[in-house]
Parts: sequence; structure tokens; C-alpha cells
Amino acid sequence: MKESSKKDLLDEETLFQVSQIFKALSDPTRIKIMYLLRDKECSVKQIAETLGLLQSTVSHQLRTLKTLRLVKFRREGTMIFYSADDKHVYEIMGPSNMPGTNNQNGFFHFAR
Amino acid sequence: MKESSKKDLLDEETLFQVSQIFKALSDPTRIKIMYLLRDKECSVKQIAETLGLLQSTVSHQLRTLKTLRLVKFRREGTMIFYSADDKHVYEIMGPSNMPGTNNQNGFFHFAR
DNA sequence: TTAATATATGAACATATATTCATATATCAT
DNA sequence: ATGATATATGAATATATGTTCATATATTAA
Repeated sequence: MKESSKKDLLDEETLFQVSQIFKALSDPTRIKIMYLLRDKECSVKQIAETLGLLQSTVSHQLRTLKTLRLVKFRREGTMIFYSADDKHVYEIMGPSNMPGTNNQNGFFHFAR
Repeated sequence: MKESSKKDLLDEETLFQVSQIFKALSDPTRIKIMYLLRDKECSVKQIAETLGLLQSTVSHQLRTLKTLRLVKFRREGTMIFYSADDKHVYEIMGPSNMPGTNNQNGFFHFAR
């Protein structure tokens, strides 16, 4: 038995991925976007107008969310519709934190 | 019926608190600390030595975690022992994300 | 009180990040 | 092809944040 168990530490790979996910949801703008997309598709323009943000701002943030697979998208003409990548969000947050569900411990019920 | 439902947006208060909690766990150092404290008490010095960090660094980060009630503490002589504030972590993350529990969707099982 | 140990704090610095502006790219209709 | 619309991207800037160093505070023992 060692002084400190090996289980006291996380491997760098896990550490990085955990921090990335949390970082993604640590920004109010990205939270707004994820909340808006929790139960419906929206184009970039719709997101920008609904949230009162510049198109560029939304696009930049969507790239971050896309990279982390928190959102998925599909093209329709000149527009691109984004939506929450439920499958991956579920894997990440677990059932009690699924956006759009009614529960006490959910994703957006942190306050208080 | 309005164009966009009021439920599309989060109030500023909730938004701020959600972002704060995620921000707290978006830093690798703070994740390491929370992971270390998930099932035992540690003094500041023990944390610093186990994780190979400066005492000052640990103290600064503990203040952040303390402010958000992610850790609690008790004094014993000149030492102060910190531990995860399970009750509050539970409220925040829900049962499937309790550190120290064995599950598939937990707090520290994000990777892959 | 003084010395020793543990912890907290403030300033400085370097780095990361969110937003803005300008512009590029992509799709569709004509 | 051109023009119109939607989206993406790069550079610049301002702000936020993590770490370090030095020092302050607090507790205990002598």
C-alpha cells in the first residue's frame, strides 16, 4: 500500500476532456444557446435574433459547441439548423441532467 | 402566443449561477482537487503535496471552491481540513453524478 | 512573547477567451 | 455568370483567469 493511492489522481486525458466539457458550459452565451436548442432546431440567424447576439458571435460559439459534440447540425439551403446533440449530452450529463426533462437535479436547475 | 416563447430564455440570476458552477469545474487544477476530496478529508498541505502544486495555488483554488460551496472545511490546530460538500454537490449534479459512486454517467466519467 | 508551522491574501504577470468588425465562403434564384 | 442571403473565419481588442512570489494572518508550543 502506498502513502497515496493511485486513484487519487486522474490521467491527463480524462482531466482534459472533463475540463473541456465544463468549460463549454461555463459561458453564459453558450448556456443560452444550449438552453434555446434543448428542444428545437434553430438556424444561426434565429439564434442570434432570439438571444440578441451578433451573427458572428453565435457562429463562433457554435463552433465550440460543435467541436465538443454538444450540438449537431444539418444544412437546408443557405441555412444551417443547429440542435442539441441529445445523445452526447446524455452520455455526458446523465439522465437526471437531460435538458428538456422535468426533474429536480437537472441541467438547468442549478440555481438555489 | 408570441413568436418566441418566454421559456426560450433563462433569467440572468439562473444564468449566472449555472455558469459559475460550470466555471468552477472547468479548470484542471480544481477538478484534481475535487477528485482528491471526493471520498476523504485533506489538509491544504496534503493536497498541495499529493498534486504537486504550490500551497498558494491550492489555497487560491480552494477559495473559489469554498465560495461555491463545493467544498467544506474544519480547523484542527493549525491545519484546515477540506472535503467535498457532498450535500451541495448532490443538489447540483444529481445522483448520477455523485463523485465516489460507481456509475456510467458520473461526474468523472466524461471521457470517451 | 517568540519561534515554528499552516494557511490566506495581494500584486504582478502571462495566458486564455469572448466579442466585435471586416471579410470570405457557400447556396440558391435569376 | 450575378446578386442576395446565410454562415464561417481571421485579426484585433478588451477582459478574465491561473500561477507565482512575497508577505500577512492564525494557531500551537516553548
